[in-house]
Amino acid sequence: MDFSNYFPIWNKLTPAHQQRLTDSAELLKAKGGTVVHNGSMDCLGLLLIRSGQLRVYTLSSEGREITLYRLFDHDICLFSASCVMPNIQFEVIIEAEKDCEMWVLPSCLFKDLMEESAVVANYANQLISSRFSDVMWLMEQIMWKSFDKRLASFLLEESVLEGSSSLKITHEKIANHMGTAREVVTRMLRYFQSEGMVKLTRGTVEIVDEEKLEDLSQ
Amino acid sequence: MDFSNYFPIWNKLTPAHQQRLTDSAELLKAKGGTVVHNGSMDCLGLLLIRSGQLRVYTLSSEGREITLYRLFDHDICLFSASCVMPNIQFEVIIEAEKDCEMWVLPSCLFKDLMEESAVVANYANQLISSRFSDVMWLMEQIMWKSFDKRLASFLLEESVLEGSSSLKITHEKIANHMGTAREVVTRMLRYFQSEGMVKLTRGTVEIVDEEKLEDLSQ
DNA sequence: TTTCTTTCTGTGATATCATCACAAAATCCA
DNA sequence: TGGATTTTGTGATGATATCACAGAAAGAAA
Repeated sequence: MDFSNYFPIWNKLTPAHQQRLTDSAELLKAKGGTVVHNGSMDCLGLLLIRSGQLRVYTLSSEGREITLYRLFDHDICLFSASCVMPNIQFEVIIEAEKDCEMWVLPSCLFKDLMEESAVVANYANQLISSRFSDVMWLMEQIMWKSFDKRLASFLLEESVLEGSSSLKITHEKIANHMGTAREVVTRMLRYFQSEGMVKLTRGTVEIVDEEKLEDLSQ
Repeated sequence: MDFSNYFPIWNKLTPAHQQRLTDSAELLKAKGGTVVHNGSMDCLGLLLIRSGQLRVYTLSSEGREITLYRLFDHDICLFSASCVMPNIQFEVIIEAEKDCEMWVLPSCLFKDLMEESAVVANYANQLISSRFSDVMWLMEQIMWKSFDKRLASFLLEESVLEGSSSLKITHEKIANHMGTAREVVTRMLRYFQSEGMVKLTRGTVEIVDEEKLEDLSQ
């Protein structure tokens, strides 16, 4: 395994650090739908995604969900090692959205490296900042955009991700991504259908007028 | 000026770094209500608050505001130096909520120190994580708590901050803190008044039944 | 004081989104 | 084929946002 594809800073690490990383990395597989990290209960370590897709979300006390961001091939998941990051005072849940293969770097190793190496610490900084930016983006969407625009954006993004205009997803799942109730999604999708933007069948949303959705999502 | 009160890591810095910090720090004063940092336009540097209070908020394109967090005596403001933090892809506005005196450490110095010192980089990490936690807390409040509870919490927090149960604040300002419209605040405050929790006069909200507000805010 | 101006607050009407309750339709499974 | 499960549909109602406007309070000017 060659981690230079995962860490842009790989070449700036000392050979000793490179060695410790390669020695202690282990491969983890997770089936789609599995929870990989749940709040402070797990503290696996840094996850380097070799294949698959992770979803990071929060949960309300009543069980409502909202997706904070997703991670893909070669992305690095920080919050699976949140126990070694001082001052992170919130909890997230990380689930494999698709079957995943990930390299796991133990939390304590990651912690040691951060303390020993300014390069690693600055890189961790960048990672946190990126996730912070993701959440700020989401927050602004929630605060300032109406639900029809947000839903249109979601469908378009999803179709890019899946590489298809025919999305295999239930209204319930969409609601969980967006932090709202299923009925709200159902109603808005029916409206989209009545406007000729999508076609609905059980378990799928087919985008039939991408352009109109784009216009709406602005 | 002795920065050991501002940086818990001060004693771990090299004498050379300590020297550079003390040499380049400048005092900045800002009147209450002044904008200190506006998106990517300004990039003052790290701000160490000697006295006063800062408010960090975002703005929608229609001019609606929501307070992300506040900073107080001896807190450090990172986002006034966001230009040197790679991967911060959002903009915030920072205003002096009260008359402020702050030490300014130039962005480029801060950047150099982070790159040279793992201790500084890790400390920056902690600062970002704290602000990230603040925003996540806010997000969960917005998503999962009803407006009456949020308003009750706000009033109680405000009264602790001001050290008084008689708050000199307009409905408009409360709305700007909470990311909602003024009318919404007015109506809820009137309801609180009808329930005997507050007493309203122009420009002030007086808390008359703190306990009842506490109960509501849970 | 009186008048004018500005700021702040109050409120109806309507739109948007959330919640609750329930049922019908589609699919799966025995 | 019939029953169980999942998914979707929808009315009624509540909570919050938006729009439009008006009145009340305070401050400024004459």
